[in-house]
Amino acid sequence: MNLKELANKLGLSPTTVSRALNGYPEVNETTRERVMAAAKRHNYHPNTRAIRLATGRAMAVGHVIPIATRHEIVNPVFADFIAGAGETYSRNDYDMVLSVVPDEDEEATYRGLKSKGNVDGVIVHAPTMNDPRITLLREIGLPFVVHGRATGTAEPYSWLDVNNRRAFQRATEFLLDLGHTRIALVNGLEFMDFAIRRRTGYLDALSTRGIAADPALMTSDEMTEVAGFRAVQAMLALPQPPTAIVASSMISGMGARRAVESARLTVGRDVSIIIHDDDLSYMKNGEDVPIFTATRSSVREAGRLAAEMLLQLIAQPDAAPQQRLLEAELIIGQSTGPVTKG
Amino acid sequence: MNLKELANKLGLSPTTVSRALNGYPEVNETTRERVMAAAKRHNYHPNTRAIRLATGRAMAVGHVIPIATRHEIVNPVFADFIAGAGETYSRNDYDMVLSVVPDEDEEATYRGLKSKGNVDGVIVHAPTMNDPRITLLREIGLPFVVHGRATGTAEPYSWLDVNNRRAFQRATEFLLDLGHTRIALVNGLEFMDFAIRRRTGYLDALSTRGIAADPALMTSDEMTEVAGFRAVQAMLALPQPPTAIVASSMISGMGARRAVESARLTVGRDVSIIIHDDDLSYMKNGEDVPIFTATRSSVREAGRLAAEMLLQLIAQPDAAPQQRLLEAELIIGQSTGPVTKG
DNA sequence: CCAGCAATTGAAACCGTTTTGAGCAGCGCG
DNA sequence: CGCGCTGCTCAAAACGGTTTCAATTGCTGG
Repeated sequence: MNLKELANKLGLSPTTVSRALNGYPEVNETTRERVMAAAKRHNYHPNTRAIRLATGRAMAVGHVIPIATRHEIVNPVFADFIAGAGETYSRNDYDMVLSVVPDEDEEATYRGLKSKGNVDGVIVHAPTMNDPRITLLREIGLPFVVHGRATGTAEPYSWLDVNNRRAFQRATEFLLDLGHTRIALVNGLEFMDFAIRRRTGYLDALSTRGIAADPALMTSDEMTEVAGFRAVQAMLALPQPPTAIVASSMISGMGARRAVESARLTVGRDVSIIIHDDDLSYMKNGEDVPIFTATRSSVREAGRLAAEMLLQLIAQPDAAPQQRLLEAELIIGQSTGPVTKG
Repeated sequence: MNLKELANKLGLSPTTVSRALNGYPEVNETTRERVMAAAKRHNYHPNTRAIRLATGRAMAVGHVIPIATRHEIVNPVFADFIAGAGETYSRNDYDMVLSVVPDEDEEATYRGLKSKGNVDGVIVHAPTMNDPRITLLREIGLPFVVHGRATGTAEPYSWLDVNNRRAFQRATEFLLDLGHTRIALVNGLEFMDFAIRRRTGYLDALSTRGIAADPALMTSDEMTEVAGFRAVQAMLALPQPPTAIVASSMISGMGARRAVESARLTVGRDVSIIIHDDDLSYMKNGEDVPIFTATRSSVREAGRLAAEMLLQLIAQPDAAPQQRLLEAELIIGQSTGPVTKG
């Protein structure tokens, strides 16, 4: 059943039927009701492909996912972000299209998305310093919102981010307040913008208290269980091991915990651990009692909000870029405690 | 730059240009080269929306993700599957469209996808017993491939699955061979088809050796860290605690390990753990030495293969349904050892 | 020399919508 | 009585490609 057939059945022109269904004011209300009823009765749904061609809009948003050679973006955080964004799209009748491409094809993918008209805008994931995608997208004129920020980019652009610097500063201060001074940082890869900011927050907290940062207590790697384990294992073998650890994620934290326990130490007593918790739906940080003390910020909610920003931007392409900074909440769990006098 | 403009520049008709670019044999080779060169020079890319309308194909595949009220599908396994499938789609110039919808809207979403012509086919995730989606999709005539199987469905349909029964049977046998007899099963939710099959494999192995299954050693829950922790914590408090555990996933296994360690026991010595490892890219089961002994099967590879099956099905809608059963590999890691005599 | 065929190109229809530009009827008002 | 306006409807032209069908040209073989 297409528009023309429906119009014929009603003895109306396709024009009127189209207008009736799309709520245009110039159609007679009784006519509109007849049309609506007939559409429902015959189970008519306008063909999306035709709408897209006729209106010139794709009614779709793209997410480009480079396949990991240098860095694995397909991680649990990403999945939850996507889920959040997807909720927003569904509510607004937009499609979400994911492009999984080898990272050397990333630029070509963005250009293709624009010139072939597959999407009306994109979300940029995991920005790095001076991220080239921002320049590219502005150049080709494809609306975008960045999840995170890209230090070094001069021109304004739309982004939504968590205050990573502040979160890690507070986490470090929390440990300092407990009397810890040998505090380790198990960070994500430091070409990622968020990791740089976290490092800054950590360093700021230390220097405010007049504590010199010890390079031996700072690592930067993928946020995996194994990487977290290795990093902490190595640090615990130092002559002066850390008594507390700030870790980048739930998963790194689990690796850290495994390292602590395999050194026959106890988390929360011998070694305190504080993590950043993205509040992933299938990886809750405990239920009643949080496993880890954490700085928490829901990445799913971030996905919802970023998607909303993008849809607004698409609706009003000439509006000024929007920015939004979310604050993380400090959650006290079982993994931290006062420093024990050696 | 659109087709007509390009044709004008070349002094050719749109027809010929279209044919030249799409490799039709009836166009003169020198003409084709001229056209190709001009297309490249002017950076011409045909408008996807127009192609889709003209050809009647969506050149897109759908993945419908119900939002968790009863069960969280947005999990790390899902993310890796999607990544694998996405690779296949990109290579074949298909779009992947994800619909994140409240689960009561799931049926309407599938119907809409079909009647509005947004996609040419779908992948069905996480099938349950007698999964209603299979009947629905056959009824509305939308090509599909199921990732997993749906026990109870009579008519044949296309699916790709891991031999879960066999994997868990082998895992259990492996523990039995090490002398364990109190073997626990920390299973996923048992309305999920794969969980049922895993349970069957576990039970088969036990009964073959004449061991009666103990209901107190069998749990079924979400495959999260917390659930794994809880289940194992409770079982270790039993008068006759298990000496070995078969767990559903890497994440459950981590919860299990935390429970074992917080009971001041050692994994691989006091309690053996064997997991099913989906070989997730950001959650590797160790690097050189596997952390957990595991039955391993790459879910990312499964995604690639399932997507290929679906594209074939779309190309030949009248072909018979395809099935493919993948075998899991048994990986010996550090988390298992012979039973220690109490 | 001409019918017939192969090779190449083009005009026009088509895909299923939206949107533009009229047209028609009825009504109020000068 | 006629003009303009409002309210409603429709025919036709987009949108940007693909595909069908027809046309032209140059050869080949009888």
